Amino acid sequence: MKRGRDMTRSYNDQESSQETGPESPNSSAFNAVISSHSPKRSRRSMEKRVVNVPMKEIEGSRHKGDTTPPSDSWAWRKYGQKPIKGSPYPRGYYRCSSTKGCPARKQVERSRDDPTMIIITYTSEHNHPWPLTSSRNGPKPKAEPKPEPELEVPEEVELELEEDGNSKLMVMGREIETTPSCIVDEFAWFSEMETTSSTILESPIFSSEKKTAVSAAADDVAVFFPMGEEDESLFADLGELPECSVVFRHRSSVVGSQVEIF
DNA sequence: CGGTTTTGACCCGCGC
DNA sequence: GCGCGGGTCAAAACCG
Repeated sequence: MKRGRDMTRSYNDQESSQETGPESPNSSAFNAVISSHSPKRSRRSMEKRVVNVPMKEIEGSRHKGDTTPPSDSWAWRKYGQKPIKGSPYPRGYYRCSSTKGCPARKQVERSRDDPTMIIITYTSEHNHPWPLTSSRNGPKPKAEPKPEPELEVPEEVELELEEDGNSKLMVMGREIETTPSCIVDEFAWFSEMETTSSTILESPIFSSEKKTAVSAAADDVAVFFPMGEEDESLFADLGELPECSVVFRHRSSVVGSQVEIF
């Protein structure tokens, strides 16, 4: 007899039990699908962010299995693994162990369509800072045993952003509706990813691309969004970022990687 | 010894 | 209502 499982959940916001969003819509070198909280069964607002990372980017860091997550410099504790129907690869479930009570989770799995891609789905409360968003001064998670391998710069990124004043954006040809603050929040995470994840650090989106947009923001259309108080707190430690803005380049010169917003 | 991983069982939403 | 599949729990094993 196992499991006399009581219902006292140690993590207050579990049961988000969200669907796994659109997985790996394609197999670009770097493909991030960002999604807001699931409309359906979110007890509170839960947010999901999906990041696709090529396996080559995590090789050498830790290579123990199909669901070994790439390093993002935050501590994650694995709490489960399940075979996924239709996929030859299992999905690993990780909880943030960088801070106590951290509600963030992530799921790591290989893309069934493109086994060279790792799909990482981050989940956290909407109002809770992402574990990825406070690393600079925040508690330092356990360091990865190895430094990140050199990365090849993913081919290119095409970011199409349109703004019609009503917070409607076109991302990769897909029209999304969202509030600016939402977008700020969404990409706050991305911005932080740049500072915390060397896996993604090398991606044009997060490094040269953003730098270009921030510092030069000249050649193309840069989109600025106001930042709320909460967001500011999340960015308090992001020195080089403009305090009240998130910048995207319109139709950046790179193509191949994707950022999608749902 | 404390934190992490493994792994089978349990829970629950959803589709039929 | 039932079964399926995904998500989580928690004991035990493992590891530094």
